[in-house]
Amino acid sequence: MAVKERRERERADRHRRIVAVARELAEDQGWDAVTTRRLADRIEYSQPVLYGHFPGGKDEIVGAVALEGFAELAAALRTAVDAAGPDDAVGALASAYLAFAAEHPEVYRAMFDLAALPFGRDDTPAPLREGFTVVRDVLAPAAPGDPGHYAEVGWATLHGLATLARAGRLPPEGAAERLALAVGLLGQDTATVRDRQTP
Amino acid sequence: MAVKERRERERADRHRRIVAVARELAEDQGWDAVTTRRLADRIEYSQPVLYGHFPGGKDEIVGAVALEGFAELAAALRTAVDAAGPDDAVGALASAYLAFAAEHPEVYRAMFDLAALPFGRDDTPAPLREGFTVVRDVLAPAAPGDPGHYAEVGWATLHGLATLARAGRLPPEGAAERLALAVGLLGQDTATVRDRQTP
DNA sequence: CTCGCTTGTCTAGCACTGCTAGGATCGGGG
DNA sequence: CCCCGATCCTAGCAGTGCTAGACAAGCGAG
Repeated sequence: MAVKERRERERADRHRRIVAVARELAEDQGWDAVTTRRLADRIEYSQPVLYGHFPGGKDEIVGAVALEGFAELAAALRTAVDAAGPDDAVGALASAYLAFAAEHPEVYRAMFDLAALPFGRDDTPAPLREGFTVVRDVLAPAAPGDPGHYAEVGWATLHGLATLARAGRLPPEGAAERLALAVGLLGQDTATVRDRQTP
Repeated sequence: MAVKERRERERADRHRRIVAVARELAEDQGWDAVTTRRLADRIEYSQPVLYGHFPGGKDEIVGAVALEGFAELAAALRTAVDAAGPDDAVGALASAYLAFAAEHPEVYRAMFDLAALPFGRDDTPAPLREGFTVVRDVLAPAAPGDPGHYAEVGWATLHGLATLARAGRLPPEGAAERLALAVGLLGQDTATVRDRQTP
């Protein structure tokens, strides 16, 4: 019965559409504008349909957007790092991270402020691990101690810069210098090593 | 007319009471539990009274709690730094910062996630500047570039660690090591300078 | 001392939120 | 062809922030 398959396909489409509409609405009107009624309106179904797809309700929907965001962030970091030489990998990583946060502020907000994603657990989805992995791999050569912990600190620095900037608590004109300073700090050991080798 | 003064005094008392109750409610039930109705209930007045004190409504009330938080944070940082020797000032600062965030998670949330405080403007309240000043003064000796920008990066690192930890995205058992790594990074120039002098 | 008026406060209600129980409707299988 | 199950919608609940208008209390003037 191909009917069942079609139904399944239509259902999956609608599922994606809900997430896409939620994201779109959030990106150009803020998350406050993302209400179940408006969402239902835009997908041209009634509210209860949303709960058929996301039993967890609105929270689960922003969670889905957040998950999407993590996948994109990880991909962005990966390509930025790959495109850069080994010398400025840290710089490429940091600048790609801050660029993502600046360009998708609402998605970033979903990822870190709104969604309660299952982090640090056995069933943690792959996209959630992937971004951290990139950070760890890039920072590992510079790590004075455990690379995992060092990556956490590095991530925290970038996350802090991103959120404080978005909240308007860091003057925009200093962004470049802050980036340079952060890169200098995080990639320092590499520099030290290089300095020791060159003379 | 002592009557007017009494009125004024009672009004000021009630003002403080609103902020105190909001904070108390937030600290032990989370900000979602802080509703104008519940707030009115606890201060034993009706809802409109709240708007007499805070025309901006709920947002202004969480702003008041946030402001209080900034004052306390600045004080905590100051005393921690003063109590420490010049060698571990950075360590004292960082550990006091993270301790404050961990001990008052909801207030911290008000300060950085909920309230829209007037930062970086001419009329920025003193408590909002003070904390940053402490951070800048402590980190200045280690700053490779502009102390202001360096302090922003330092603040961002601490803020990132605090928020990621609160969101459960950093394993609690690594807190000490992360703190050590962060202090090592931020205070590094001091160490370098000292190392150069001692041998 | 009494009257009017300002000041303060409350009741009741609006428009909105997330979420759900119940009934209607549509389409495939027997 | 008819029935039955899946699918979807209408309508409603309890709660939110906020406010207009009624009401009472207390002050100053006459």
